[in-house]
Amino acid sequence: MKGKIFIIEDEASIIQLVQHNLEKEGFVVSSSLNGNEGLKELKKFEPNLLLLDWMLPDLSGIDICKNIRRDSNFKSLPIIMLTAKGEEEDKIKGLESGVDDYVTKPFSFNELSARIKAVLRRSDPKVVANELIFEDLKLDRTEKRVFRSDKEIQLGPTEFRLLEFFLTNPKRVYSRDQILETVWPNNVNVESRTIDVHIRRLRQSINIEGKKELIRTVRASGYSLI
Amino acid sequence: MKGKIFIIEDEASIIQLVQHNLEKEGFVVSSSLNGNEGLKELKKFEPNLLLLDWMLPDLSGIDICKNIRRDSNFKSLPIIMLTAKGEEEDKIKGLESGVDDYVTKPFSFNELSARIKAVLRRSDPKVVANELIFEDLKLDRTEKRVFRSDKEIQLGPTEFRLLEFFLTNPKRVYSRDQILETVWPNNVNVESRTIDVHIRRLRQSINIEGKKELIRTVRASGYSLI
DNA sequence: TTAATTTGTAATATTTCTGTAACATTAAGA
DNA sequence: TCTTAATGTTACAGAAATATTACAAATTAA
Repeated sequence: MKGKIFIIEDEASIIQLVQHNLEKEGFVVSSSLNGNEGLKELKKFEPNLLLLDWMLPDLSGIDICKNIRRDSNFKSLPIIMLTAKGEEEDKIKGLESGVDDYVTKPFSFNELSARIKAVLRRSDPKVVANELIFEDLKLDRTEKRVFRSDKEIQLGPTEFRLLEFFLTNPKRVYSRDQILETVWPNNVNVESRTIDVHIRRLRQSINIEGKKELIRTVRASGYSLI
Repeated sequence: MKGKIFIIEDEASIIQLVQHNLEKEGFVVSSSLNGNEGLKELKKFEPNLLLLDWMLPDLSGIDICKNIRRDSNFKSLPIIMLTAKGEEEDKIKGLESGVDDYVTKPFSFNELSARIKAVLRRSDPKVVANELIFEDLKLDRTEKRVFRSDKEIQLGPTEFRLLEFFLTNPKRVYSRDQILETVWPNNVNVESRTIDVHIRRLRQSINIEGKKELIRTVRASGYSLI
C-alpha cells in the first residue's frame, strides 16, 4: 500500500486505464463518474490525493475543488486536475483555486504517475517514501525488508502490508474495517477476527527480546502502532 | 543493455548518426525532433542520460533543462548539451542551469561517446561499467563471462541477461512482470511462470559448493539479488 | 544436415501462507 | 465479585505461491 487515490472523471476509459495502472503500482484506488456523488464518496474514502477532471457533466472541477477546500477535513488534500487541451487559459484559474498540479489530456500513464509522485512527495512524503521508519523499526519498500533494531525480521506478505500500513500513520488507531479495506485486496471477504490473528503474527515477529511492544490494542476501536 | 539515452535534436542527420552508433554500442536510444514532444516522450522513456540540442525550433534547450530539473523524477537526469560553435558565451549559463557537460558541433562520434561515458560513469557507474560485481560474483559485459569466486561459470544467453539485470540493481526486488519487461526482448509473450524456471537455472549455475545462495525469493513480490 | 544447446511450458512436488474455529484470557461495568 | 464482551492464542486444513522436473520445439553450432 503506497496510499489512496480517488478519481473523479466522466470518461470510463480513462478511469479504467489510470485505476488499473495505479493499482499495479500499489495504490489503493476508488473512483466516481460524476461530481456530486464523487464528493460524497471521496470524503468517506479519505484519499491521499485526488485526480479531478476539469469538465464534468454536473459540477465543474473547479466547484468540486472549492467545496473541498472549504471542508476543513480536506483543506490540504492534494489535487491534480485533468484538463483537455485548449483549456490552457483556464490553467491559471485552476491553480489559483487550489490545485496542486494539472495534466493535459491526452497523457501517458507514466507522465501522470510521475506527477502524482511529485505532488505526494511534497505533500505527504510517507506515502511514497522508500523507507518507513518508526522508532527502531524500519521497513524498506524496494528491498522488501523489515528491521527491528537493525536485526532483520522475516514477514509473510500480509504481515508486511499490515506493517507498511501502520507505518504510514503511526499512533493513529485503525478499526478492523479500515484495516481490511486498505490492507486486503479489494473485494476479498475475510472475517474481521482474522485481523486479530494477523496482528498476533505481526507482533510475534517484530517483538524481539528486551524491546517494547509496538502494537497497541485499543479496546472497542482497533489497533495502532503505539 | 547498457542503458537508455534520449536525444532531443532538430537535425535529423545528427540524430541518425548518433542514434545508430550508440545503438551499436549497446545503448537503447530514443529521440525527438522538437522540444515539447521530446519532453513528454522523454519522461515516458525514462532515460539514463539526455542529449539536448541548444537551439530548437520551439523550446530552447535551456527551458527544457529547467523543466527537467523542476520535475523531481528527473532532477538528477544527466544532460549533455549540444551547442553550435560560437555559442561559447552561453556555455557558462548552460552549466549553471544544471547541464552536466556540453559538446560543440561539429563533433566526432568518438568524442561524444567519450563524454557520454564519462558523465554516466560519474552519475550512474553501473550503466557503463564493463564489469558488474556483487560480492564474489563478477560479470564481464564485453567478454560475456561470469565468475563466482574467480571460477568461471557457463550461462545460456537468457540466464546471462537475467543476471546482468539483477546486477545493475542488487538487493532490489523485481516482480516477474518487471523482469519480463526488461530481460526479454520487447513484445515477446512468455508465461510469467517461465521466469521461475530461469531463476532456477541461474541459481543452479551460480551456486557453487560452500558459497551462499545469491538469489532471494520474495513471496508475492518477485526475486532479488540477495 | 545432424548434433548440441537453449527455451518455454505443462505437470507435479513442495513449501509457505491464510483464514477460521475453538478455546483461553483479559478488561470493564453491573 | 461476577458477568459479559472483546481480544489473545493455538492448531489445522485448504489455498496459494514457488520449486523442480521432464520434454518437445526452437535455435545454434558443427
